[in-house]
Amino acid sequence: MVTPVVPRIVAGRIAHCERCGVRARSVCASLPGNDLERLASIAVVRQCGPGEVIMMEGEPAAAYHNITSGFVRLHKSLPDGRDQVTGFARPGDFLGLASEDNYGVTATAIGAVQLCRFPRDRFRKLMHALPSLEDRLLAVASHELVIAQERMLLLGRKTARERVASFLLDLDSPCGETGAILLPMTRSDIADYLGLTIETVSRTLSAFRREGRIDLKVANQVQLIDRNGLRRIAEARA
Amino acid sequence: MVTPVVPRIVAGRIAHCERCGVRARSVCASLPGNDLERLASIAVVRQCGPGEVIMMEGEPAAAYHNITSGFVRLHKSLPDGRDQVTGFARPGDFLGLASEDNYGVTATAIGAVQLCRFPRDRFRKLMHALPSLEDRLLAVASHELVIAQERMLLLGRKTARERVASFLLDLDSPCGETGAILLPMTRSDIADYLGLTIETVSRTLSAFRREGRIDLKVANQVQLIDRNGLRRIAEARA
DNA sequence: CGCGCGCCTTGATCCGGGTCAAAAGGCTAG
DNA sequence: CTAGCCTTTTGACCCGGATCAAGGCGCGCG
Repeated sequence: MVTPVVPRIVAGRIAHCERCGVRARSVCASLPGNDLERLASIAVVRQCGPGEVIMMEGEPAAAYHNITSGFVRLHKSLPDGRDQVTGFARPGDFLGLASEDNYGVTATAIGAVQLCRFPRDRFRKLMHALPSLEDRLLAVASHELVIAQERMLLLGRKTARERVASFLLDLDSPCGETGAILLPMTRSDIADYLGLTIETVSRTLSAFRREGRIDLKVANQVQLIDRNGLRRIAEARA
Repeated sequence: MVTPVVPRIVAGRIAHCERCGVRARSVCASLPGNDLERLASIAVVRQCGPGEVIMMEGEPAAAYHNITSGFVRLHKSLPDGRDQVTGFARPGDFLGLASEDNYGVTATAIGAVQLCRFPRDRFRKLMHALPSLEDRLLAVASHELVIAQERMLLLGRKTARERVASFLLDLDSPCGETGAILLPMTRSDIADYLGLTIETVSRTLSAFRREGRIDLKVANQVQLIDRNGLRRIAEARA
C-alpha cells in the first residue's frame, strides 16, 4: 500500500493542503516553499481503502503522515471491544504527534484516504534541520493539547445533550459551507467519539430536531437552525 | 507574588528538577548545563499559597512555568460549577504547553508551591535559540498527548471501578517509595479527575479495601496489595 | 422490481453512578 | 479535653443513559 513516487508529485500533494486555508492542525500550512520541497523529498504517497488501519496503537512509531484526502478516525480500544474515538482527522491534518516510541492511538481510514508518509528517522532529521517545521509541529501539538483538554471536560462532565450540541458546533465552525454539515462518520463513530451509545446519539439528534434546533434531511447531513440555543446547551448556560 | 532573583539561585532551582530523575514531563531534565543556565537567566521565582491560581483558563498566556516544589491541579470548569481536572503536576513538570494565545486550563496550587516563571516572549526567543530546548518541549508535548488520549478512553468508556483502579496504578508507577502511596489531593480532586463524584470514589476505594486489594491507613495514604487484580480491573480484562 | 443487508430510529426496561442525607473521623483553637 | 468545622464514609433513593428488542429506511444487487 506504500508507493514511492517522485518528489515533485508529492510536493504538489502537500502544497494542496494549503488550499483549504491555514488550518490549526496542519503542519504544512504556512511553511516556506523550500521547506515544503524538502519535506516532499522524503515523502511517499500511501493509499488506504475504507476501514484500513493506517497506524496501530502500541506498534513502533515508524512514520508520520499527512492526510491529502479523505477522513481518518483516531481511536483507542479496551480488550472487551469498548472503543473511544479520540479524534477525527481531515485533509491537511498531521498524524503521529501523539506517539512516543510507539503509536498512542490507532488511525483507521473512513472511506478512501490518501496520505503522505514520512519515515520517522528521516522526518526527525529534517525537523532538526528546518526550524520552521519544528516550530509548526510544536504549535500543532499545543493546539491538540488544548483540544484534548476540552474533550476531557466533555467526556468527564457533560450530559448527552451537551455533548451532542458541542459536537455539532465543533463541526460547524471549521469549514462552513452550504449551511448543512456533512457527517462523514457513522453514528457509531460519533457515539464512540462522545462516549455515548448510538441509540443515545440518535435519540438526542431527534430531540434537537423536534425542538426545532436542527434539521436532519438525511442521516449524515445536518442543518443547524438554532445555533444560539445549541451554544447555550453545549456550554451548560441553561 | 513574582519575585525577581539573581540567575544563579534560579539555576539551582531548575537544576534541582533533575534530581528527581529524568521525568517524561520535565523539560529541564536532560538539558545541557549551559542551556539550563540560559533558561535560568530569564526566570523569576514565584511562590504560591494553597488554592492560589497560577494561571487562569482563557487569560492571555503570558508565561510558562516550571514547578520547583509542591503539587498543582490543572482543570477546566463549566459555568454551573462542574469541574474537570485534566491533570496533576509535580515538581519538575512544565506548565503552559497546552496553550495557544490564551491558557487552555486553569492551574491551582495544592498546598504551597514554588515555581520558575518564564515570560512568554523571552522563553520563545530562547527556545528558537536552543534546539535542545525546543526538542525537549516537543517531546513533552507528545508525551502529554499520549497521556491525554489515555484519559479520554478512561473518561469516555471506563466504569467507576476501572477508573479508580487505573488512578491508583498511575500513581504507583512514577515514583515508588515506601510502598504506600501518598495522595496530595482531596477526594474532590480525585473525583473531578476521574469524572466521578466524591461519594463514588470513596465507595469504590472502600470496596477495594473490602476485597483485600488495597489498604487505607489514613484517607490520603493508600497501600496497594493486589496490584495484579487492580491491573486486571483497570484494563477491563475481567 | 423486489429482496436482503446495513445503518438508523424508536420503544421498553434496567442499572451504575448521581443525589440527598446523615454519621464518623480528624484537626485546630481555645 | 472539648467544641466546631471540614473531609470522608456510609446509606437510601432516583434518574440519565445503557441495554435489549423491534421496526423503518436507503441502497446495491440479482
